[in-house]
Amino acid sequence: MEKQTRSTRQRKIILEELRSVSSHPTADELYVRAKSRLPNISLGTVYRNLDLLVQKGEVVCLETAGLQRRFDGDTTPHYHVRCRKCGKVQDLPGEFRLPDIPSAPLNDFTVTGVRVEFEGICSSCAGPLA
Amino acid sequence: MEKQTRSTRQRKIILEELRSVSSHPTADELYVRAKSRLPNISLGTVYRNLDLLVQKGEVVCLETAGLQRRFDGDTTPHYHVRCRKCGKVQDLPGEFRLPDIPSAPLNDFTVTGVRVEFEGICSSCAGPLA
DNA sequence: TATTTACTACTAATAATTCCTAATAAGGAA
DNA sequence: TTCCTTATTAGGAATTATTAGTAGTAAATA
Repeated sequence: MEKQTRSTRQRKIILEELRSVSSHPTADELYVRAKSRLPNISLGTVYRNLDLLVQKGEVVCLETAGLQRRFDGDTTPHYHVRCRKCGKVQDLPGEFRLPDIPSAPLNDFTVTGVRVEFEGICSSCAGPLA
Repeated sequence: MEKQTRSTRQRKIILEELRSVSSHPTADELYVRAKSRLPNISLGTVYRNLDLLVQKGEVVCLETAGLQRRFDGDTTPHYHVRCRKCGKVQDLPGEFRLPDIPSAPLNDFTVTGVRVEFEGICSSCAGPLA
């Protein structure tokens, strides 16, 4: 059966702090914020709870998969799919629409481009007949 | 004036190796490949040259800016812009089209989603009047 | 060929994240 | 309430990916 999830003070505070800002903070930034309310909280706890909250769908992680950079020698325009499990990246054939790029500055930003990355499951990670 | 770029054996081999595969390798994978042809090449050289090749537009780096994860407590669908210089992330207001998600499996992959991230320059990095 | 300095190999340092372990504390049962 | 089970924690050490520092090497131009 599923491992139960307990409601802890740390987890509650991390979520509250994340929801109270619109700055899309890093784990470290959240650690500092949480620490101001719970001085003994540790960075590992912040990481673990963020992972857990992402899994439960209560929080979104902005980064595309791997923390490891990948390079492509093919500079012609095309898209990529990244396997959610193993991180493998493959080119995607065919034509897809790019999102519109806003021409006027929005909020604080002048937008200059878009990055699009598809995500999926590769056949080896999908497993046989699954 | 601009610093000139010399043509080195290392750089040539790194580029050749990258162009000879379609696996979107990491710096480390390229290091191993290059090392098989140039046993004394160092990992730092691979990193430096990849950066340089990306700058010159001969190579593409798949990863979005920061290697640091950012989190968002707002799980309703919306887009983000990331500043190319400082890495700051902001929500983007308004409606934008999402790229189509291919419904049939492509190559090796079953595609399940897309990640879209706009990139731009924030006002503080753009500088006054620039 | 000589000279300049971009570039290299090597090593040490940093940054972001994960792992490890004994101690703590949710939350259900008695 | 008190006890028990075990998910979760704090704290620190370990990993992983990347960047910096440095003395020596080698492109490219004169």
